[in-house]
Amino acid sequence: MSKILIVEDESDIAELISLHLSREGHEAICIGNGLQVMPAVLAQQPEIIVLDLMLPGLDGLQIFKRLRADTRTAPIPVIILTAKGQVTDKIAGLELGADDYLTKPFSPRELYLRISAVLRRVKKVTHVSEIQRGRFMLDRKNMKLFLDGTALDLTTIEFKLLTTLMENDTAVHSRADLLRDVWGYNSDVATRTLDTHIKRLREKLGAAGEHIVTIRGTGFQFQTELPASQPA
Amino acid sequence: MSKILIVEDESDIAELISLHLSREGHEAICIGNGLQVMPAVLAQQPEIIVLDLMLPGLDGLQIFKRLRADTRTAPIPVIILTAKGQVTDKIAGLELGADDYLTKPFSPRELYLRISAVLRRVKKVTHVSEIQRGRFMLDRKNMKLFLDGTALDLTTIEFKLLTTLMENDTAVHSRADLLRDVWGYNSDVATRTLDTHIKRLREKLGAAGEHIVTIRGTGFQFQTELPASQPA
DNA sequence: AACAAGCGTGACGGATTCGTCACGGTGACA
DNA sequence: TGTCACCGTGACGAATCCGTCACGCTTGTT
Repeated sequence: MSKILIVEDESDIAELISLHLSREGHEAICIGNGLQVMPAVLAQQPEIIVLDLMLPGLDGLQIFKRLRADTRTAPIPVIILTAKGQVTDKIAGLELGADDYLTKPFSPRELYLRISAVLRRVKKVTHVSEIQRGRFMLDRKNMKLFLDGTALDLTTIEFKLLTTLMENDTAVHSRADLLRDVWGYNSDVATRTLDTHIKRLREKLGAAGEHIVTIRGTGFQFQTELPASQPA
Repeated sequence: MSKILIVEDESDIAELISLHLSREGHEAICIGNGLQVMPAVLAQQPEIIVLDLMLPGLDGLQIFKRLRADTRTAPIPVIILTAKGQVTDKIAGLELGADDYLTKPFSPRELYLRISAVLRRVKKVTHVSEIQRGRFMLDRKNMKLFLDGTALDLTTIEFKLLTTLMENDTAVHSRADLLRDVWGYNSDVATRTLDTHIKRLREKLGAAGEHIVTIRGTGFQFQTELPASQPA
């Protein structure tokens, strides 16, 4: 369904990934030479890039910076691959804005899931500055929430959390997904922190807090329409 | 250039406004009856609504709430008119998300300026989640700024301030405009506060802080390209 | 009914953020 | 050159925000 560019010099890994992705319905393009990345990206216009940092010759980090520096390639989401234990300090300096990253060894399944998550996130969000869901209307531009027409002030995290939940109102968001989407992949906040923010959100929403539903054992979900609850 | 709906029962005022606006190249449509507002809006699809709160019969505030409650009309910016000294408590409860408001008496010129400001703000922003200006790339979605490809964390106010400045890089933003755009029309922060935030922004930007230029006696401006400064 | 795992909640400290003020510097203009 | 309005800056206190923890409740399972 989506065109994915894989930059990876170890051909067996590249093939494994490619195979797995095409089996899931994606179109995978592999290149092993770092120097070909920019031309390939411009020519192929992939929807997402999987970039191994450990490349012979050109440093993967340099490639990444170049991708971000060019207006044409900057918006393309990138998932970064690194060998385990490799250059943690580099990664630390990698606030650069990768959309996710994965340490080797990893299962192709895991990579596929990450790719799906990133694609879902990016596709839904781009070019929509307002989200309307029943009584809720999110105004990204002003970071405000309108509930039944009245404005509510949310903090940065609360807003991001609610936005993430509302973007896919049908979907159930796992705790891990929410932590990654709201706090970023490299953060390490406690799972209880998420609960606290969910609670604060519900508080601010008042009775409408019921639209945020707990899916026990999994995570949370935003429901536009409440099931008619029978009064006690 | 833009279609503007004016809801005002005093016909002389409505005419005055209408005349002035059409002279500036806008198309003004006047209605005096509150009940006609919703149908008129749906039929005419104005780009902006000027709404007098003091209407016979239906309360202007109710109209406003209805406009915001309906998905089709909620995104349309509204400028609210009130008589001086009128119902300050109502206005206080009016966090509702009007885009600006004006107390009578006001000059048509003033209204025109406000309308222009709102239109400029809204038009530029809608449907653009990323702004690229030279070395700067603003990522609204994640509230991040990329300078030469490296991410910088900004606070909410800093981000909004920079966004406002960057949206119109050619324009000079007056202090009043910035205060209104960033803090909202009903806030009353000191003008020195703006300076402080400008300073903090420049600090975070480092040498690139020079892109924020002071226009003495007026305000500030974002310049994508720096004039080649001759070394001392 | 008993248990364990998952979740909600209140409280707390630390960190960040924000607005304001006083003061000093700087440019414009006579 | 002197004056004045305007702007930059550092410091400070207050408010907010955020992450964590301990504890208790709920839910589902045996």
